[in-house]
Amino acid sequence: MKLTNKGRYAVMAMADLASNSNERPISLSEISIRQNISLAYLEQIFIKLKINNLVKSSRGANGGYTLFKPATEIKISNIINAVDEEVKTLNCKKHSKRGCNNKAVKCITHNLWDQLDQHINGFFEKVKLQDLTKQNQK
Amino acid sequence: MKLTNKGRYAVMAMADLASNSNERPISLSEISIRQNISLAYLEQIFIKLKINNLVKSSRGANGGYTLFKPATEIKISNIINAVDEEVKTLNCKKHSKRGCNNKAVKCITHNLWDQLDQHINGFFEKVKLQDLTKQNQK
DNA sequence: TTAATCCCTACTAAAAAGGTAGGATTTCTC
DNA sequence: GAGAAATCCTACCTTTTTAGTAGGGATTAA
Repeated sequence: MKLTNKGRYAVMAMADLASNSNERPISLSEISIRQNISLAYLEQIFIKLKINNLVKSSRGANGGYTLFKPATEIKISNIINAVDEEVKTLNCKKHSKRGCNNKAVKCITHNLWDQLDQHINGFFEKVKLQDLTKQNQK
Repeated sequence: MKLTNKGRYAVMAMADLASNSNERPISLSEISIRQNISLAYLEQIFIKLKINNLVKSSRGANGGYTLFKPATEIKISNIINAVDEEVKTLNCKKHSKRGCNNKAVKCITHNLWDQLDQHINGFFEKVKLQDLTKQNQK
């Protein structure tokens, strides 16, 4: 499973966007300061968020990003998937020539890891971006 | 969260041990061949399994490893925890000077990641080593 | 026209993952 | 007692991934 700071930065930035936007675009430099994430790194993250239709951008002065959909309709899994590509647990074929070549014993854990993967994805499917902004207010 | 091949190797090796042991110790070279994991790497993994009281060793010729407890009493989480030390999701303090310094907005994702962590641990708590050997027989 | 902003590409440093190498020690078997 | 089979132990190494940095170009509001 791939859950890195990049994924969390993306969630943080999206939560920031959801909390601070009133229709006006929010610039990355704002988010950079509030969340303390390097601007250049945020840019890379937002390119992916944009490609995946989670935010839309407006260029030029006073430009920035806004949510593409309401925060109630954005799942955390959408965000993680957008920036951390592979939200799969380790896959025998991909990560190792060894260990999984269709013999029963070797694939025992394959099944287990697949189940875990579904578990984690299920978790992030249930949580919406909106849920994070609510917590923010307590 | 830390779920690597090392953790899976450990689970595979333990499943192998549970499936093939009849009281006699199983040598790592056997497991190495059956599971196609390098012997030297297995040695490192088994040192940790031993420290955590999941296996016991007997040295010398005809030596090897046996389960310390019945396979019904060993949780997968025990195994993962033994070899992959930190079964925690990314922790602000550890992995980044940035991003989490007690401001509400920044810690939103902290809570989320902690919840996920509990979720994953809960998953691995439910599965016993014995469950994996049963699947093996189908 | 200028400054703020997104957009794009390439590079890089540090950490982690996934090992390898080489030897020391213990113990069974002959 | 010698030799082989095994665990034990420590150090090193290679590759991949992560988490950035650098430097500029394009766009647009004021």
